[in-house]
Amino acid sequence: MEVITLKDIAKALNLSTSTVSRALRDSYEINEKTKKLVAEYAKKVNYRPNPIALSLKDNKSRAIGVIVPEIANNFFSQAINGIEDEAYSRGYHVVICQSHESLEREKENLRHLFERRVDGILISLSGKTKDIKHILEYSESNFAVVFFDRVPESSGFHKVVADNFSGAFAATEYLIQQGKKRIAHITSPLTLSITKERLEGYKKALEKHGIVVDNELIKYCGFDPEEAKATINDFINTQKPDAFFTCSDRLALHCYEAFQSRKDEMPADTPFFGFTNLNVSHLFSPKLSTVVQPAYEMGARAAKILLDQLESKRKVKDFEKIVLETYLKIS
Amino acid sequence: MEVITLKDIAKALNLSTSTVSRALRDSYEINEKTKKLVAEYAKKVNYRPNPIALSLKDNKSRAIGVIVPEIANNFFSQAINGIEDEAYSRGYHVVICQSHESLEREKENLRHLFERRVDGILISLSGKTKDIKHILEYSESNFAVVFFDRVPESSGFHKVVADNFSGAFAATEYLIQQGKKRIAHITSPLTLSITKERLEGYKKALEKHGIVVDNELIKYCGFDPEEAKATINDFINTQKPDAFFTCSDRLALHCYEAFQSRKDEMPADTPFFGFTNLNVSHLFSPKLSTVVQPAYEMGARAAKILLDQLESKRKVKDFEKIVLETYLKIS
DNA sequence: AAAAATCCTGAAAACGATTGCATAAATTAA
DNA sequence: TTAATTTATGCAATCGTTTTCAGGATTTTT
Repeated sequence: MEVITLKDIAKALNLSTSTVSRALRDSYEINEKTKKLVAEYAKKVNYRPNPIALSLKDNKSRAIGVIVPEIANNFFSQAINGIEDEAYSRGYHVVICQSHESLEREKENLRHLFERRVDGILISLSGKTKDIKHILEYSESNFAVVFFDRVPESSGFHKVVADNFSGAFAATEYLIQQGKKRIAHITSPLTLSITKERLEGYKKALEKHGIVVDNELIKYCGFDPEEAKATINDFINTQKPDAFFTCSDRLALHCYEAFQSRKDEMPADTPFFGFTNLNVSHLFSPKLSTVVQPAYEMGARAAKILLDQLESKRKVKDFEKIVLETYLKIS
Repeated sequence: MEVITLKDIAKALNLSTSTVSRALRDSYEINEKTKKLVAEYAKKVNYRPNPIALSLKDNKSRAIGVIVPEIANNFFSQAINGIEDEAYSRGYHVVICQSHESLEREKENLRHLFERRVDGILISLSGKTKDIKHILEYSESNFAVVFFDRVPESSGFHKVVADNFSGAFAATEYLIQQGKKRIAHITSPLTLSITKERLEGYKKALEKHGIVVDNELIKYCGFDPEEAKATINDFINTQKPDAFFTCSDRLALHCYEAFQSRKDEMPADTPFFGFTNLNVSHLFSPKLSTVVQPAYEMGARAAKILLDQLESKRKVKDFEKIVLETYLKIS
């Protein structure tokens, strides 16, 4: 694959590079005959502008960056598909980075993307990210950032999230309608916004149906499998809930696994609900029902907002927060 | 985040950009005092060389590209983790692209990566890729390419694959040892190298145990869920095998799903084996046992070969084919 | 026929970094 | 004292592209 530059074309046609450049961009200054000549030759030799030279010149790249905790997660890989479809259809490329739930990696990703002059980024925060100072450094100097899924509390950013409250509410209500009264709620650390919203949904559903919220049935749990296992075991040993509702995509599998390993000690109809996009949950036994987030759409919407912002002339001052509906997948 | 260039440093210290550049690269030509001065100032203002300018100058990027059919697949996301760890530890970045099993997308990915001057690529071919003409175009002009998992027949490339024969052999033998005699083999199209190798493992295991190969028990199947369903149904309706062995990561789930939906019509102890890195297979019921490929290691090894090649002076002439062991995950 | 307007085209600078070459200043040798 | 050598630094070209400015050639207006 030979690389052709403007200079090569100029030399071959006995023109200057400036003329060739202008001809290819269909400048009014160039003679029609010259334009045609250049266009045909460029096509023949399969000329493609060097994107690196353009990036250097324009200080942008027609590429956007994505930072997610991990790609080995259906939710995020579906979101990435949404992002890619939106971006590609508008002529942008997508650079994917994984933070692996590490703040350090997240910072490195950010720096890398910024240095590589991506035009903006989409980010779902790592589990270890407590504040967004490292992001503000960039966003303050006019670097476009859109958050999705795991978003910061701070205002002043575009955000795309799922309706966590309603999702949790619907799942809890479903369990109540199945006749369950002691529904265990296992969720992520309270520092995350998603945790609070989901917890609120859970509580409101109980209240609506006249069930007193029992704080013993609510446990916060980190992303470590052992911790999840201990949490579930503790529930089974002491509180004996009649249903489980795990409110974190990462947690769902760990908890479910511990739950399954002790299924013989529980009534066969003990339902287990997760808040996850795991796409094989219906194949599990006992059943794993889930609250599903519109991951693809979240990615696509977030990308759309970012690209709209990039392509708009004026600086955005009113930030959007898009809230997308979840739905239940009952297995 | 303010962007500092060599020029800024030069201006601030009243030096020329060349002196600053040389001082930062610790050139012997520069006075120690000047070096220290420059180093300290650069550190203070957090100077970082513009990678785009370097790419333009050097025609390389210290980044490698990865093309996989899709990232929403445990095998590939694990492989990518291996690739990233190897690459990052050696100071390279990784650009991930998905072909979505489309030859067109694969070509676009290739062109994009090449234009962006990645120093080389790692690729697992799309399901629609029948030949590698599009790849030869690039590799022939000295663009480093290493294949992994789905590799072409052609020699003249570095390749990293799993020992498909042994994996299939071991799985088949295991089923035989469980007393199964009519083992259905559902596999991908015969055009893929993995198909042939796995089929061979299946046959040899039967032969070793004195079981005649019954061609009625072997079916080739594409990646369409409906096709998988039809294949399984057909087996259950007519051949009534006493075990299933699906030999393609993509196929496993589709086939298993069809199998599960009819489990009541089959003996409860009908085993189902897949050739997949699905990491939740042990949670399924009926059991889904699998042949697992060392995905992380495949990625890491492939990346190592690519980077070694990039960093070696001389052109490689003897191409390696690394074959990694698989293992059985019995559920 | 001279002046003005129009039409094309090219030279050069810019983006940020590296590097071969030139050179001024300081030191040493003759 | 002059020439040769060393030391430390700067100039300018390069990578590929876009774009401002300038100017030559042609045509139109007076």
